[in-house]
Amino acid sequence: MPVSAEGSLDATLVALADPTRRRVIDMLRSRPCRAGELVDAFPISAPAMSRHLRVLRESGLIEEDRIGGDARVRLYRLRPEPFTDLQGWLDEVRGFWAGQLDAFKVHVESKAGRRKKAPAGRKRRP
Amino acid sequence: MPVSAEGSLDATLVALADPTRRRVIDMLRSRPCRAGELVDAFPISAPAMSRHLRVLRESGLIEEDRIGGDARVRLYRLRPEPFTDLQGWLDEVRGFWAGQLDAFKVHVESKAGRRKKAPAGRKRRP
DNA sequence: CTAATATTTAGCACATAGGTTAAATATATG
DNA sequence: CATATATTTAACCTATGTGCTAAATATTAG
Repeated sequence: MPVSAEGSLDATLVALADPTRRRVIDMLRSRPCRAGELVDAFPISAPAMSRHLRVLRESGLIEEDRIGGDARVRLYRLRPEPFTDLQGWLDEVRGFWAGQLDAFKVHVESKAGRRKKAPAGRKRRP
Repeated sequence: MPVSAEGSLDATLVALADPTRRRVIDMLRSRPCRAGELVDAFPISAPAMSRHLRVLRESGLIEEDRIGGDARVRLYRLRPEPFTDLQGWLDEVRGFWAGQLDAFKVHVESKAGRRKKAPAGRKRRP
């Protein structure tokens, strides 16, 4: 069973989970790049980069353009949709803490004044 | 301008790249859960779940609480920080299209007189 | 103390991700 | 046409992630 359904949140996150692929995305942020440019910018072989680009393409994070004078070159650019979808998921998950806020306030208030020691606490209020 | 600062973001995305772990996160969105509850909710063994929880814990996405009457149970809950960090990275990347917008508008305007149908809008990908 | 419960660790199997080199494909150029 | 260039596909290797079962650890209950 293929674990990466196309265009899905899963495919997006799998693609983004690789640091090389994230760096590729960072490069494409400034301008579309040819495959060769990307190969030169990383310490990996052309086939390795080609496969990273394929993963990114199949996840919808980038698209390949062949327009241009030289038909040998592939120009890669970012596509917004998967980022938007991920944003949506993140918003949903983070909405959790909006709901938590009330409960948290009640919790804090109920414990107000009882704090003696703070063992590596990561809560607010320093 | 390095955007893909390694470390925490990497661990976060690796953790989120697994569908089981994302479903765990979805479950923890409603309330903190014991490890056993999570095991019961998934078609995997307790050790398998334990390792997913470890990955999530080490990435900072969840934390383990042992408070409660029974010291055998571990209660897991979400932590906001990694989500916030991911949000930050996403915002940075998505800022790309804000910049693209101007260029796009210029592009559209430059072609404005040449269009016969399809008034302003809808690019490729039908 | 012994048994039961909750969870993790250990050890093993297997699929797959990511790297490499060699070959294939497609196109430009002399 | 022959050769160089740009990129991908093929074949292979190794490391690691995920799943399982069995055992270990910790704690509660009888």
